[in-house]
Amino acid sequence: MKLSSYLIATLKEAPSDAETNSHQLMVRAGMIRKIAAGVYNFLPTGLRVFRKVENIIREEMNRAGAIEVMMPFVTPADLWQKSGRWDVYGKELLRFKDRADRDFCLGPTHEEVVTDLVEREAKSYKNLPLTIYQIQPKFRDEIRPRYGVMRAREFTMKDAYSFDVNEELAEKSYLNMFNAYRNIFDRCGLTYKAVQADSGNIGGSFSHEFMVLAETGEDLVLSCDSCDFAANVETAPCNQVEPLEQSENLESLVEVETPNMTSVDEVAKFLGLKSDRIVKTLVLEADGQLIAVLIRGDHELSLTKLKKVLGVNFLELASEKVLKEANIVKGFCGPVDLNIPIYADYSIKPLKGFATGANKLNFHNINVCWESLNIQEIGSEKAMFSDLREAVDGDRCLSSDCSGILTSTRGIEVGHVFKLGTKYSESMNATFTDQDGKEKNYFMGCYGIGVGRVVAAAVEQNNDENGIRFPLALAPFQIVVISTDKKEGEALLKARELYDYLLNLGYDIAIDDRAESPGVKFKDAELIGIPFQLRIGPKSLAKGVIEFKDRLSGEVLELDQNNFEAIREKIDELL
RNA sequence: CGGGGUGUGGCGCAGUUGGUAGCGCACCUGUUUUGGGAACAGGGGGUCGGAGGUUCGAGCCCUCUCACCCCGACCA
Repeated sequence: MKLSSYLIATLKEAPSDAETNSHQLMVRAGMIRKIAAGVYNFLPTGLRVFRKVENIIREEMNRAGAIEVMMPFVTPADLWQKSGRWDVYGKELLRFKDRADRDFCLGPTHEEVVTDLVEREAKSYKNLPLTIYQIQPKFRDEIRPRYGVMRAREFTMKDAYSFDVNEELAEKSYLNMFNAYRNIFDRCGLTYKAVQADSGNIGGSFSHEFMVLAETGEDLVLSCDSCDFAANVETAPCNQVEPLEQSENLESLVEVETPNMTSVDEVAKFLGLKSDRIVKTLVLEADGQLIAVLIRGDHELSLTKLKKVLGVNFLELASEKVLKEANIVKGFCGPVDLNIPIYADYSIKPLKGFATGANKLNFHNINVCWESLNIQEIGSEKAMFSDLREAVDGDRCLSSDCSGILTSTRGIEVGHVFKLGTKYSESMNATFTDQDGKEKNYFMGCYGIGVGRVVAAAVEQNNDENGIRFPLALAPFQIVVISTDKKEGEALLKARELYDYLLNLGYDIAIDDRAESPGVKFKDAELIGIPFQLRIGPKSLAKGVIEFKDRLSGEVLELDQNNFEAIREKIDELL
């Protein structure tokens, strides 16, 4: 590629809306440009990197036996109504009507479409197992898109779906994809971790997330210091009941005036208690019903866990309006005499007397005991308490025979694998005929990778003060030949000669033959993240050399300008 | 959706008590430069997000609207 006729859209300054390193660098390097909130153009260099990731994914998918298809971006409502998700999927699903007033949506994921596809085409057990994938745009109308293409509304995803005759074989397919994912992220040169996760909106029983470790990650991962357990905070189990040091002489419940103190910290300070002796009462709306949850003051509620425990689809904190209607005093809510179902986290159990809101403006109760509260039973068991909080640093690892301690790290979720079971094949009534002549539901799995997010994660993980340090496999070009003489002269001729030589041998190479000064070319090459520079100018010509600069090591070598063969060998050594 | 903020040339910004819009970078032309984002000279590009209003006069004041950004269970 001749950069003189290419589009190198580098910027000295980053736009003010770019927050993270990767977002700023991708914009400055001329890889992406925003055209609406969460919607981006990929410019030439950005697209080259994007394609490299895509190709690695495609190669590994094919190698694992998955078959590529392409499903539509626009999908009809009836498929979603069939699975029941038309009503369950919230505002993230962008819906619209066509000219004949028929309902459609932009596909945020493709379980419905693929289940329908396979159901029509693979009616026999002889067609299974089958893993189908596509690399295709998705649209999710996120509440808050951010960090450039890291969390965009329109984004490209590789999504694969496996179909098996039974659970055992479905697990085999799952493992197969899991291993393919390892190969993919290894080849992309990422430092990552596969962690246990929640299967979220997609449903199912078992799943892993692939997390790229980075400080700017939006997820929190807890990993054990002595075994290989790692999980997303949302799901990391923490159902141990830790005894607390506490005096046994219980005093009776007292109301205390706490003027304008609505936060745990304020109340704790005022009452002279530690925040783990305060219990906060969170009021939520769960499928239209109000419920309360008791969480220790120093803990956070995991909506994911609560959702699972309650078995509801819709769960969110009750709005002020709803609270007012229910006569609940915001900021001073408590479990005593509260007339809605109450659930409690395990950590409340050992508390002998604690402080809570008094359901009365500017008052809290102290010396509250859970024994006197009407805590809900869950399911058929009398499980008064359940695991509802997020795990924190220092929690004990709950893997069997492990006494390790959990520590947290931030991560960027670049891939997610789920075992779906028969959730969709049942709801959509998708069946195949088995060997015994009976109709059965497919056992499914689904597997996603955010392509743009992998690119952003790679930038986030590989950069320095000069710009992006792309791993060889992802760099937009692996080599750039730079003529440091902006005029048409001997240096440019030599540069072209070397460029042609390497290009003809099939190297991924560009020549910077723009009429720019040397500094500009060096800066651009480094910002964009090209690993190897071959520099030719009047100075080096006079010395009879070509300079070779390695972006990653910073090493500069002088190579014989007439021995292209040796230059090539040097490159091969490093590639 | 709630709260906050910002919209001025491609990007980053300034713009006084309301008086007819400016700077840096980028871009174009020329000359001089020529190894780490060159210098000088000249030049082009703006209905100041949009609509309405107040005023002799609005980038600035008022109303509405749109877009973008930030924060948001943890206060229950």
